[in-house]
Amino acid sequence: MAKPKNAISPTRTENFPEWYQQVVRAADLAENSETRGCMVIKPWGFAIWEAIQRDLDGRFKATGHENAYFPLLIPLSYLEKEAEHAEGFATECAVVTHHRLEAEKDPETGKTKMIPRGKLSEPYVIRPTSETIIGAAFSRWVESYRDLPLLINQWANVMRWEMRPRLFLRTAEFLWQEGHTAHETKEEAIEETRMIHQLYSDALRDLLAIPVIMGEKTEAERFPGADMTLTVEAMVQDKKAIQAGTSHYLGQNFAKAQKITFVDRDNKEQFVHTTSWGVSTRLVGTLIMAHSDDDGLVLPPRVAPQQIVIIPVTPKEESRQAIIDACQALAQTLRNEKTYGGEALRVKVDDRDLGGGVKKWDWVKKGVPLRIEIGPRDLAEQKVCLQRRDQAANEKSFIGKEDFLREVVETLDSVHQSLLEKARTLRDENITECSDLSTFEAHWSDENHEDPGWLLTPWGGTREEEEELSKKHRITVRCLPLDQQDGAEAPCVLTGQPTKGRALWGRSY
RNA sequence: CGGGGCGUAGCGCAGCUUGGUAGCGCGUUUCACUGGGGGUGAAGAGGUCGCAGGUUCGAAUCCUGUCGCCCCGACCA
Repeated sequence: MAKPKNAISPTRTENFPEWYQQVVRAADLAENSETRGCMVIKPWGFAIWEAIQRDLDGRFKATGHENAYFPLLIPLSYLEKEAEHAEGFATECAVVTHHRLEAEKDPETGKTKMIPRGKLSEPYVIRPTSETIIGAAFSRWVESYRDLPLLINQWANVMRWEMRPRLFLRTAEFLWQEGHTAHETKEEAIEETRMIHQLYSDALRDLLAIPVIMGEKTEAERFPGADMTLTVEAMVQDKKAIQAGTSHYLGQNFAKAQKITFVDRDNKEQFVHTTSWGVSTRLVGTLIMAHSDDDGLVLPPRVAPQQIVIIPVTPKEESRQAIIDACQALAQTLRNEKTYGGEALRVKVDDRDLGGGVKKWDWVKKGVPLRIEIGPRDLAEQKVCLQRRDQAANEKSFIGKEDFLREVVETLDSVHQSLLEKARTLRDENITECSDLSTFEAHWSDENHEDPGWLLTPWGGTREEEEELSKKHRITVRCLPLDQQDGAEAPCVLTGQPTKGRALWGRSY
């Protein structure tokens, strides 16, 4: 019985959201849990997150930040301190109201039920983000300008009671890092915000092979409580936008709300300027949608839990052990002698007693960048059969083992580069410049485009005008691209007033 | 939270209209055969049909409630 052509059904063009879920399942990344909106991240998925963590953590530390940890539960009153912030998160907070359970037997059914008792005088909110509780700590920690800048990062989980959860992309609980810093001056805080913005962009490119548009959010799209929000926007294969990371300049809003003050060089009391910034497990979802194909997950080598899987092909019993030994030896050589992205190569020999085809497709679906097969003929000829995940599943090349060893790091890098290029091409082909309103409006109708991509327009409209357009066409201003704001004046797509501003519009996750 | 769809074995589904305590495909287990490939055969395991009530002699099937999932929308990392 011939198997279907693709390992994943439906395909991307048939049904993108369903395809996404099937990829997650086929690659064994995560599953829905009994807890509403929360996922169980399985080892293969968590290893990807760990790789992202390792890389980013190194970058944060290299730029002077230190890790710390703050409480999961935030006193309700803290959230009330910054009005805009409080309002922004109010609708999605999980609240802890009791601190004890009492067993109670139902007289009718005889079943034991646990009843919440011990009501708290002040409820706690499970952190949706930690500005307030970290701000409270900062207000104790900062006294003098000598204490600044204060550069803190936290790796943690947060909870936002989202209406519509989807694995990795939007779950009620998610893992992330949140940087929180305090500075003497506005300039210094903005510089920090920009530096992290660039750090995220670099990391997405070098680690995840995802090209991003760097831009600023409009007031309507800004983080609640921020004066400026910078974003890295990625385009995935259905041409929707996804905010992959953000960096906020919070001005003195939180400093004033929480009395984070210091005595400056002139012996005057001043409010600090704060920033916050984060990326989350949403990056894993972004990664899946950016690169994967109709045979399953496709992983850039830097984040692949295994970068190379070696499959022994053992058709004859008498050569079986020799082949397995050769595979193990090759794996050991790779691990000992080769590094990629500053880490030893991650190589696995799949010696499970299964049919070769089963094993091959397993690793295809899991997105392993390079598959190596070694059979009796290859062993005799000192060759390996090389298959790349960025190429079709049936494509293979036979190369000398020594050549393979010499070129393996380059080959991995070429997989990374080809994924990056492909993503960049998709993105660039789906950003269209648009300067007149009728074209703009027609663009978003379903008859014209199922996956409309993004439009770049001259923009000088107000917040109200932006929100009206957004609502009408189910789009948002993804960002004001940083490298597009200093060009020639052109008439705003809506008002016709001359403007240098440019806005990028699209549908988003 | 609004609109639509859906919860039956790990996954995908049939059965429900016309109530009589479950079936198919894939997967899985064991054995044999096979062996550059997601193969073949045989035997087997696995479900109180999301949960709680109700109607009934009898409920996967009818009624009520509830929880959850998926898609679209509003909200958002």
